[in-house]
Amino acid sequence: MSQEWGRDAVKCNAAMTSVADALYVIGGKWKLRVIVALREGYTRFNEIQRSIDGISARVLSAELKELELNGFVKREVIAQTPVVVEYHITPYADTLSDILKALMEWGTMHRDKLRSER
Amino acid sequence: MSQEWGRDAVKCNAAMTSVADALYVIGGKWKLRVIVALREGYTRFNEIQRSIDGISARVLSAELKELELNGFVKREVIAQTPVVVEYHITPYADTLSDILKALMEWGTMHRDKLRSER
DNA sequence: GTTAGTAGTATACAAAAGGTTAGTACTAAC
DNA sequence: GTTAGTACTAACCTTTTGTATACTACTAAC
Repeated sequence: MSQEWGRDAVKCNAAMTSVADALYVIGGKWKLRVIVALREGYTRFNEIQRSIDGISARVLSAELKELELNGFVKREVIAQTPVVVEYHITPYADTLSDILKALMEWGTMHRDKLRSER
Repeated sequence: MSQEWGRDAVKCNAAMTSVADALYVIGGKWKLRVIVALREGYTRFNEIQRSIDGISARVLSAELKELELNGFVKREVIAQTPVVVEYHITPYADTLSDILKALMEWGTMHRDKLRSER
């Protein structure tokens, strides 16, 4: 169980950097919620905002920009009247599934543990 | 690839809460670094602080308290002169290994991808 | 002409996280 | 008696993150 990380200092530092990168990309209060909203099929700005309880336009705008930068989201401007913008999740976002699965399982387990201790 | 999450809204919200819990516990700038330092065998406060480049006593103290609260760390006061305090990682911290493995693999992959795109 | 919808941006503010510096109280070595 | 080491804590400051409210500019419906 413990052979895989934390043993060799050099390898470990490289690994920690990778972990930090990953946490940076999916960290924060809203990133994962936005990804989930997009996966659920919401594509337009106001649509996404309404589907995520409590997010402000300013924050959603910033999150979408970051997600686009990281290759998770594609922004598409459709020249109509009025101009419509569609946000779509890319297949690259699927590469997060292992992380999300591990986080989900651990989170559930930890929650159960805390509950059983009370 | 996408069947596992993001399909059913109810399940999905429960899953998101678990993910948020997990991110909360291991998130932040220092948590994982402290865990790694403890795994490397550092047990004393100043020792740990010296092993983590750039962390202040104030922040280390806060991180250790949180880690203790979450069951990752055991604090032991040894009544000598001078009083010595030892911090030890608990077996529970090993339950994070799946998360760390997934984060590490993804972080490495993402970094390589960004590098190859430049 | 008012309202509502399109997709945001601007400004200001609040809260949280983290950093800096100094200091506590004790002991042991020089 | 000064310095250094033990393990911290307090006060204050800065940066980051998130919130609230208002506003742009355009169109279409009522």
